[in-house]
Amino acid sequence: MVWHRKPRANLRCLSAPAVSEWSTHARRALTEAGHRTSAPRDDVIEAIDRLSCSITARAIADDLRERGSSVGLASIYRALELLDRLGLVQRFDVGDGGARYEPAHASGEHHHHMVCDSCGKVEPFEDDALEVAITNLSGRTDFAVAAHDVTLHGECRDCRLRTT
Amino acid sequence: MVWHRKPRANLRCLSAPAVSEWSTHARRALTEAGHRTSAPRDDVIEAIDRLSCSITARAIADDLRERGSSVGLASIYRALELLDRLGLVQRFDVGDGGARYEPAHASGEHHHHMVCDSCGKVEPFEDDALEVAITNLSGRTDFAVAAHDVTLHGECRDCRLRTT
DNA sequence: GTGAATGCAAACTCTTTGCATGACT
DNA sequence: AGTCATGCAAAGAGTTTGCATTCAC
Repeated sequence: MVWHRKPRANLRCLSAPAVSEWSTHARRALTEAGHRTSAPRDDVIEAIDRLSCSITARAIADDLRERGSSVGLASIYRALELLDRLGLVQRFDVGDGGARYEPAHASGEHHHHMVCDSCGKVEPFEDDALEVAITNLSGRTDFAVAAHDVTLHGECRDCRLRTT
Repeated sequence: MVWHRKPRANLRCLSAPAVSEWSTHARRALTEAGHRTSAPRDDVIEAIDRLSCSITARAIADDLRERGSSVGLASIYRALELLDRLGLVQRFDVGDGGARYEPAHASGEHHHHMVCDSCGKVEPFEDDALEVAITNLSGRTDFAVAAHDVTLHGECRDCRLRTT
């Protein structure tokens, strides 16, 4: 079947693997918020830490299944919802009809994404000027801005060369 | 039912009604691209022009039904896909599980959105510094950037006052 | 022991598609 | 006349929920 929504790339996001203290941080935050510990949820947390960028619910399920720990999809979604509610993951969309997540690092460090509309590849990028512009403008509005995301759409280098 | 995805606001986006030459422009572009004229598709185009900001497929259907011209959902989606393919609308997501569209004005003028995560309200904003930052960074990458969108998440003024 | 978390399956929303019918050019 | 576009209904993908069971505290 063909989505008119963009194709889904099952590529790992290429960002440098961050400090990776995230999973520890996340588990502690859950406990402090009064949630119980459980193997399935811990597994989800570690999968998120491992995959690290632009993660789909299905990617987590696949990752866990490969490793012999298969957690039900429903539990994955419930874990993601909880983590999102506690600000431990950031949810965003790249326009392919599915939600994407990534660990929200306590440092505040984060990146944004470029999506190739031909092949579906998602690549991270960072830009200080962009962050500054967003911070400034956030200060000037009625909204209490808690998060932001920026998506660039276009054609990646490979697709451009292939097409031309 | 309750989405953990954000609630959907059926609010009109509050942007100033643009030049509104858009529908004319869009129809001409369709013809020039070799597409036939049809009442249903023209109706969709006028609905988009009328609603003008952060439009869902369902909003178009509702708008048309109220006006006595009910176009099948499938045709609405097909029209939106075509318009998107021709660059006549811009598609984006605010994280509630459905795609949003708005007319892409030939002038290149556009705005971005702030989403209230409490009530689902979507408000447009513009910021030149942000556009400049994005233009600069687009020039520095491998990607041929064709479009971009920025979403700010947070709490709107009304919700903030209500909660406090 | 009590309540939270899980897993399965069913339900739901949004979107896409197959196919027969109707409408432009 | 020959396609292109429509509409309906059915199929698909992603996500959420009900409920019985299991597990952590």
